[in-house]
Amino acid sequence: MTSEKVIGRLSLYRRLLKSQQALGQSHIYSHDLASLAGNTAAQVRRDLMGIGFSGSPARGYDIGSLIEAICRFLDPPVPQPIVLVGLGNLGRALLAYFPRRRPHLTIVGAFDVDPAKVGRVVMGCRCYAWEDMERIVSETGVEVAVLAVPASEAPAAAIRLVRAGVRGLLNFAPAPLPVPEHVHVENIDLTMSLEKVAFFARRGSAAVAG
Amino acid sequence: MTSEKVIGRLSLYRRLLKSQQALGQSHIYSHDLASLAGNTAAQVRRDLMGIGFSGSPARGYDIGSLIEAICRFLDPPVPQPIVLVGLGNLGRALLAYFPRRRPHLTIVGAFDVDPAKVGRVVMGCRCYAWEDMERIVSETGVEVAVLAVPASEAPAAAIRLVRAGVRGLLNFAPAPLPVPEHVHVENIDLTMSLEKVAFFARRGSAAVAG
DNA sequence: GCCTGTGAAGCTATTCACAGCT
DNA sequence: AGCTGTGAATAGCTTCACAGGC
Repeated sequence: MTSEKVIGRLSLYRRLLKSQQALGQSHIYSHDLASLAGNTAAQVRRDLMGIGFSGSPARGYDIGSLIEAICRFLDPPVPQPIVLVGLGNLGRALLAYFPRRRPHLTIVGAFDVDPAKVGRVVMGCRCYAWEDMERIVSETGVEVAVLAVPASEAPAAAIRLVRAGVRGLLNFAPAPLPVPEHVHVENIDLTMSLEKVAFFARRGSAAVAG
Repeated sequence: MTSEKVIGRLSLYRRLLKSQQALGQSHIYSHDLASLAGNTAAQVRRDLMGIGFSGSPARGYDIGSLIEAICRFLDPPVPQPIVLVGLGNLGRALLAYFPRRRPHLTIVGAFDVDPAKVGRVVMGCRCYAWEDMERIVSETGVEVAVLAVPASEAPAAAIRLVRAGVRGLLNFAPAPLPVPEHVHVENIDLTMSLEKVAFFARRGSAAVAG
């Protein structure tokens, strides 16, 4: 209970709920949330059971308090600072993608090997020197890093980040990261995803992935 | 057998094998490939069994012929054209990320709503007019599209692409795509991934995701 | 009636463990 | 000895199906 997949879906539910809330809805049935999320009513109910949230058979789930419950469950009690490692095309796109000031997760800085980028502010985010990574990460207590460097640099960068106290990595490099057991790595392998789509496009059946 | 996950791992194995091959290795044991891929020897053996590939107890698997076998299995018999929809920050980063001329999957064009981009060549890729999407996609027989548009535009774009013959979508927009059963959608939800990492960074245990 | 909450069943994916080979 | 190939066992996830409530 409360596995990797459930966390992903809770995050998804929260976003869908917020958009329904913005549309003026106040309650929602498991069935409707499921169809927004692309899964089944039974799964929605089970996921919500997992975080101990209850709805009413009459009105379904109260959207406002469900969002609150998911936030209590998912969000850190105190805002969590994040760093971005690698300010290439992908790094810059990620900075543009993630809202600057989000409630609980904020990208507080970036690092790049290119000295020309150091000291500059890219997409509203300051770039620090490559060598200062350990110092800044450990001093500011950063525990999550986004790795958007070339595959060749990724393992070394990961090791340095972990030594500085990082416990979670969102890794865009197609390279295995040599990290200890207690560090959570989420790999986003774009080449693999594209190859998967291309493969299944030539077959029947649909599917969804997180 | 030959599920979603297996395809992802085969794609990963192939890349790892190529890099081992480049290092001069000619054979590899399931155990070693597993440790590169971050999974277990039994799983590697089972995956390879799935594509009917055999190794020898003495030398393990022959890297060259294993790569070939995976290619035969994963790659389309004829090169597959792909289009990119959305030339914002993320779209441009993706163009930079995917090798221009890759053997079997080639991004043959892009589309964007912004008329200023139409006709220009961005990152070596020509941008076509938004309205011409259906025509060009169906005329060139494109079956796979990468969706890198804002969430608000994604569903409509997906519908148009599917009508033009697309059967596989790599979707970066955090929105559910209303596509028929036979279309394969692979969602890459960056916000969800980041929230997952942040969540697990505060717990023990590691994990890997495709 | 149609909803939620949930034990139980069903499925899928992974791992075990061992026969067979070299 | 250490490997592969694989049936059998296990673990994990999803769905079924129904009791209980409005």
